[in-house]
Amino acid sequence: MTEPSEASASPFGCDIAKLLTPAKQEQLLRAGTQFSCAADGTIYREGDAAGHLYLLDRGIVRASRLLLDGNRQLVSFLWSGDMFGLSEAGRYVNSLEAVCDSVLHRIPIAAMEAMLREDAQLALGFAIRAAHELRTAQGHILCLGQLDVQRRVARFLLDCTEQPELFDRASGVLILPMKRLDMADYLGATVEAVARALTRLEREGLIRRLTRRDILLPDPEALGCYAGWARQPI
Amino acid sequence: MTEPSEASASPFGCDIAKLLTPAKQEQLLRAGTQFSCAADGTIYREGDAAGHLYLLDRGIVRASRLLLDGNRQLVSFLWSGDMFGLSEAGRYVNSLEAVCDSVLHRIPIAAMEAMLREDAQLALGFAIRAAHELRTAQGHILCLGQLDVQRRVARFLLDCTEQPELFDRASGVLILPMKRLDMADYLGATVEAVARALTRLEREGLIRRLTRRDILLPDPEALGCYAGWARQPI
DNA sequence: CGGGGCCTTGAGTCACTTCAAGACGGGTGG
DNA sequence: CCACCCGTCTTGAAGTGACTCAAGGCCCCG
Repeated sequence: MTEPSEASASPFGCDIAKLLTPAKQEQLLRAGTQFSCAADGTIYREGDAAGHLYLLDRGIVRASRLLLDGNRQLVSFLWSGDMFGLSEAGRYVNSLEAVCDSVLHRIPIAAMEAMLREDAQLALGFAIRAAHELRTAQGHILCLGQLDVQRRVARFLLDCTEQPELFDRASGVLILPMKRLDMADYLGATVEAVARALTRLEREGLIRRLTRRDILLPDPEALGCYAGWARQPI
Repeated sequence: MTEPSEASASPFGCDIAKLLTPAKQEQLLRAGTQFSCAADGTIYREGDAAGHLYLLDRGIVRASRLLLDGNRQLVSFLWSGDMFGLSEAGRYVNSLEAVCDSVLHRIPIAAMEAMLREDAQLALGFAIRAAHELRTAQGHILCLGQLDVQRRVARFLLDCTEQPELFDRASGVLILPMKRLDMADYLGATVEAVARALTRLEREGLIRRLTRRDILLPDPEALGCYAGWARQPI
């Protein structure tokens, strides 16, 4: 995590997610209203008329698309500081639900537009944020397209370690805030396959389940190596 | 394809890919230099120092990432008018190669930055483009996570029909410009699985292979219904 | 014509899914 | 405080779709 101040100097090349300056964040927050959402509460549904952009102040949110037969794909998890409200032709493209009790800000799209149109800095921040989301989505594509379920789970655990509120680097303990079904739908697998993957990872000594939600990663390095993932290519 | 003029009024909600105004496009082109790339030629590699942004004037380009074991995932195809050059910490995150002979523009990132910093309209256009890419990537995620190979191939054919230079709506003939291996790596499958999927789609009357690359879609509607985001036929 | 990619097909194997049952664990009410 | 209960998670067994390996066919190009 580097300083946002000059990170934004490099469009489509920032290291970080949260890069609007504090002043811009302040400006956004003033333009909107705060509200909270209980676990499993719906923020909006795929197909609803899009009226707001959202900032997640605290909590975790899942973005999903439903299939005709009721199958669901989670396209992303959103963490504190993330922004969402992606729409097309005036309708939201994903359904958004809280994974746990969460606090959010909602900004009317019209107000947002006005600010973006006259503020290059803000608009650039948006572009960089979107580019960051895009990189994440591409990582997800790589995961779904090339890895077996056991490796997908390994990668997912590592992704979760990026969230400071979930992972204690000192102890190596990761708290999984979501149900197995959410993990499964995110990873394009079944809950059974996820459970079996965790069992095998544990048998191979790469993780240890303290409780169902608390997982010890004795050696994240080894786990990353197992997942066959080079964050920085050679 | 609607007019770009007011489509950009709706950030994160545009219908279209190509939305910088002609004036902006002109400005970008003047800032860069044109070059061409032969089929299967490399434009840049994952991990290279990122120095330029690219505009694809004519042709088709594939963006891919490699795993440690040498497996490849195509994260997207880029068509005429698309922009690319996604980087992180000063390094490109994907490898870009031409699928067929292509003509491109290359703009130094420094020049691009300068323009973005002082031009809200341009920066907003960037944000919207990135949001469009993001929606596409999420569709890809849905495809990889939930559909069997036969349906993935069906969806892919339909995606290709969006490109006017590939699909003749009147005759229903689609020209596939890429090899089976590219399709397979894009769809997270093997060439064999793709070949079998095409064979089954043909047996079911949803497509007809005129040659290996030219495919007749007698009823795109029916194909869409088949691929419609459902794992099991309804 | 002949060679070499590229594509398709076949047979066997394996990973994941499906279906079914049991184990855990947090929350509630007695 | 305990017992129960229900949602969640894990495990087992059987079925299946996709992968691997191997061979053959197509077609462009020399």
